[in-house]
Amino acid sequence: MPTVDERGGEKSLDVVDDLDTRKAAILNAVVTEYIGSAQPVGSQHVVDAPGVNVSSATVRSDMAALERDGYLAQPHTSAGRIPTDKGYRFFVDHLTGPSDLDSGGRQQVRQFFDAAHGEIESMLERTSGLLADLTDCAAMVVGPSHESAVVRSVQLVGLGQHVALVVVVLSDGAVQKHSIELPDDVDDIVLADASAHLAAHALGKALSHIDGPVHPSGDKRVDVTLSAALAAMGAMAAGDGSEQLFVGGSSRMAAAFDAVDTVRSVLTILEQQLVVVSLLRDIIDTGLTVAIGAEHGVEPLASCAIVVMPISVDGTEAGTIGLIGPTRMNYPLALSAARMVGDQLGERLREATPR
Amino acid sequence: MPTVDERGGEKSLDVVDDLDTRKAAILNAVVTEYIGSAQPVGSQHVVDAPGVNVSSATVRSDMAALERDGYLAQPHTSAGRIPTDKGYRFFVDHLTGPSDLDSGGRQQVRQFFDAAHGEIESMLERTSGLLADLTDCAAMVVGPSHESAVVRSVQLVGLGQHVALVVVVLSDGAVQKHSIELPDDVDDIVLADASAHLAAHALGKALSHIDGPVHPSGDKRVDVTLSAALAAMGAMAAGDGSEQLFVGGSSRMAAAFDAVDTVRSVLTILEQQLVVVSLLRDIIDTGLTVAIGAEHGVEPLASCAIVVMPISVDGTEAGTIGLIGPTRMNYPLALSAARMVGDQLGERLREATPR
DNA sequence: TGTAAGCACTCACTAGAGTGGAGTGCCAGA
DNA sequence: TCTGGCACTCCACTCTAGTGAGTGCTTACA
Repeated sequence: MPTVDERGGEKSLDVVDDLDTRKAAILNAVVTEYIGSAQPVGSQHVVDAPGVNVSSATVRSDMAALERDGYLAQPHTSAGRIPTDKGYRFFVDHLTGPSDLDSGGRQQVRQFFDAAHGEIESMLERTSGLLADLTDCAAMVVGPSHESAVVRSVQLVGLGQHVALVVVVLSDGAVQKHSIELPDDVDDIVLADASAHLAAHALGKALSHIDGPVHPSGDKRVDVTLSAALAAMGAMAAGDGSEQLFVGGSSRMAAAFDAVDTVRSVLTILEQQLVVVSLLRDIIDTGLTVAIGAEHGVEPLASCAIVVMPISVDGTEAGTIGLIGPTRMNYPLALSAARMVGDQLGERLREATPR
Repeated sequence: MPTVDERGGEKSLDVVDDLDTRKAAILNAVVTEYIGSAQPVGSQHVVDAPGVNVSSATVRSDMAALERDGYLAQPHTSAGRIPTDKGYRFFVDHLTGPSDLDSGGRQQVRQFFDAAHGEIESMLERTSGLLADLTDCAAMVVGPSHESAVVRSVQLVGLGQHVALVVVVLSDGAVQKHSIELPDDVDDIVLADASAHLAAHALGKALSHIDGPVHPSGDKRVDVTLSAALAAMGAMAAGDGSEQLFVGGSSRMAAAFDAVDTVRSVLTILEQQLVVVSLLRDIIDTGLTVAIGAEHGVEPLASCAIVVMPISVDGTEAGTIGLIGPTRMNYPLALSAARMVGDQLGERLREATPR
């Protein structure tokens, strides 16, 4: 029923691949209807769909053919048809042209980004909520990686007798910190001295390229402090080199699947930052925008579809948007929402990123 | 069945309030059994429980009395009994003495904190996962508030032509940042100058106490920068003054309730940081350790119980642990896990906090 | 007075039979 | 190649016992 689908469908009915025009139209109708109702779709429900100007008997025979070819499946004899993963794949690849969000959604996105303020992290966090609202999926937002950022400032801040904090500001505005332990005899003057040496050594370099030994300063206490600080920066490069992940709307998974087990395993996955980030990475690397069912290879998510959308800033990738939902999710909506939010977010990041 | 419960039960059977010893024993048995099975408990299942040395007929008459008094309820005639919120309340207040985690759990906690490393934030995050593992509940960990921390370092770091970052290090090791816009004519020298003025003005003060005007520096560009930075620090005090929240194991809510709606609304609540933090705050302020059912006043959580445990460092409150699950959660386990993890976490925070 | 034993009763749960309807596949004819 | 008709399938629903776990009540006893 959403106009988006029909437009997408009609528009691209002439773009067929393996299927003749009418079969494609029937598949389109079945997928669209099933996405809305979650009920098997019978031949009668399809006859009125655009592009299908034949009787239900003819639709039936086409459906039987579509089932033979693996696009549709039947839960049992005398039930309607349900799209298979292959069916969704064809739908996504050939039947949903690039479409825009409906005007309500567009306005919501615009309002959001007009009102957006504050630091990047909190904006990304709230963006995940926005995406979840728009699509009724769980949304993932991966922040920009700091790989290409260089150190703009390093500072050692004494916190107590034996503890100091290494505070690094990167050129992209990210701040990283790491505490280090200090021997007894290190005072503020030594810290300042070490800070200066550290700055001279690290400024302008990427975190991961700060390796080499520093010139001995002549003061052993400074050298000890320096090496601790360098180790801390190594830890930053290794540990927090991984991107930040923000997950929003995971509550929507509760109603998305009928099996409680599925809900649980999806939520469990969403709790694992590393898994999610590398999952999105993998999907992008295989060149996909949508991973349906088993395509992403993560077994517990076999009944899920995942939409990914890289965020690009001036042509370079600066994060990722992900949406996860049941395979019968509203692909046109999800794709258009991800695209629009991704564009806006990229815009915002470009503005916020110095250079 | 868990030994914890029985110990707790037996131990405190003599501590009765409103109920005679046997009724308390029966209530204890019903709650314990129901927590394990989630099935209504019949009189026959209770006769073998410790402290109940009477026939099922007698148990029945006691159960009827317990129902009259509001401790038990019957889903329907000819079904067993289920504890009411009041029943759980009595169980928690009188029937579960302070108990320890079982040895497996103790070891898990010890191993966790032995291996714990890294910055406080990531430790709190992982602690929420540990708690969820131990208790099979969703776990919330609220980090220390920065209210009493004072500014240990302020620095202005230029990021681009018109953008600078105000980086504040607090005495408790927290780092806060906020970006500010700068007029055209501000260069690194002006920034350094403003940095120095800012430091002189703010060092040693709490973020929320940095209000007054700064002495004019004589350079208008410095003054403009300064006032922008001060505004940013005001924003930090206001915005991030709220504590950090880490939620772990929310996937466990999926299987905790039979109604999908309940699952969804609980997850929705858990996504709202502000709500969760103030909920835990409220419960602590009313002097409770466990809030059962409607006691916390949040309607969507009416079928939940919440365990809270303040984390104290040297006598002052430095965060909160929270556990949320169905009202039929394993209270002795949850309480002992929260207590032990809270103690260990307090210990760790004390070590990590300078002074 | 408190406890135990017996007994009738209640009611969710299950299985099986019957029914309606949505859906199919197939076939003959246009 | 498409259509209308027809027989068939099988889920979903309803209805009907039958079962069993559980109750409350009443009576008997220490």
